[in-house]
Amino acid sequence: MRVSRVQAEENRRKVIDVASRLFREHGFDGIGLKDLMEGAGLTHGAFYKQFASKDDLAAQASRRALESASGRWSAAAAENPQDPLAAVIARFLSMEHRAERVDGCPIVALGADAARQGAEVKASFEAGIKEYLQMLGRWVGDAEGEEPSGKAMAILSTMVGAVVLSRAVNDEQLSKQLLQAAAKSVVGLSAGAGQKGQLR
Amino acid sequence: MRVSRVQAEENRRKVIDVASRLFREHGFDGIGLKDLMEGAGLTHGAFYKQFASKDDLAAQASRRALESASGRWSAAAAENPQDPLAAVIARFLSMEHRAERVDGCPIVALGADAARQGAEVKASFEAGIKEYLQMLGRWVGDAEGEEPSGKAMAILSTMVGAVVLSRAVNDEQLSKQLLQAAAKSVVGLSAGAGQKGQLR
DNA sequence: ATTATCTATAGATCTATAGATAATGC
DNA sequence: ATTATCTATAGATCTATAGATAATGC
Repeated sequence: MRVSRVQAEENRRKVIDVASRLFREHGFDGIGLKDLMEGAGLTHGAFYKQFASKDDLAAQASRRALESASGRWSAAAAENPQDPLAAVIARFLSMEHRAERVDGCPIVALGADAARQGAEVKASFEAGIKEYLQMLGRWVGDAEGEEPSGKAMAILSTMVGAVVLSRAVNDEQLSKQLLQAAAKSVVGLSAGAGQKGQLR
Repeated sequence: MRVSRVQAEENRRKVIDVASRLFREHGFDGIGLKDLMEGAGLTHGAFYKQFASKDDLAAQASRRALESASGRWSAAAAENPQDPLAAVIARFLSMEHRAERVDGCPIVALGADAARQGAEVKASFEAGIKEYLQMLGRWVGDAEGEEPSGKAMAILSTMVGAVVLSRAVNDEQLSKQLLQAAAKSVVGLSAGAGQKGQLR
């Protein structure tokens, strides 16, 4: 019944991967350890040799989900080096993303849940959000390594909010309008003057 | 043990009120019928004479939460008739709202959860969101009774997204920056040219 | 007679732990 | 000898239902 150290590590990775998807689909409270472990091909008795608690797994699965999502942003950006933001927006603010909860952005799928979790889960989200903000900052002309700009923050807020809203309604027409309006607005924000001149 | 019809109606109202708050605090899956009923001063055996299922209560509590939230928007707006949007933003995009999950905006607290619920819960959210959009539309100069404008949609997305993000991180400094950046951006959107001229 | 609420419980599921097992790694 | 996984289970909690009770509403 015992497996090699490499195999154990591989099993552990599998559990985190599966959890990162099932948590996005059902919420942290919507899925139990038994189903999570079975999703990875193990029995749930093996859980506590690998993780300290369900919270611990939630924090690790969140980190994994955020990392994989920001990887997908990079990949999308690489496909359109002239306008990386447009490439990311086209995917993020789409009806396909609205329908794809399991593999979609974890901030959209679990942001409200994360607010109810402990500091470790929030730390995972914080790291991911900072990563997103840096990418966005680069694309809208922030200086390298600088503090994330308000512009990047406003853009991320708009993107996340729009997909949350689009998923919370039945009306697909309204969903589409919400996503399109957000896309237009984000393009306007990124093209427009810097934040100083933009208001007041 | 039986109570009058008026009292039963009052009890029912109390359960929905309590649920609208406890769901926001713990999520739909984070609180059980026993605690919900006890919060209203009843035993959980009384539940099924009043509601068809937990889902049924979730839909009704969502509707109640959205209604009370849009009522609070109206009240805030009435305090500053010259600039109702500014009054709402000042409250919505504040650290106080970030900290106030129980009585705060249900879209922020439960938007991600709603995406995983059935059509009835989503219908409650849809009605509330349309109500929000109409108010915002009025404040940014949409024609009365018109379809909600893209401008109103972008503003709502930014507001909801910013508070979701601010609650998902530990770093209070970052939270504050996210809320401020969103506020600036929303003011810019509402003051700026209509959406036609705003891009491309 | 009707019915809102109560007590009690069914049956499922949840997180977490205990002890057995069998293969790894020394 | 160590340990990753297994089976089994503890103890709590979950949604939902059944039947008793007692006050309302006719």
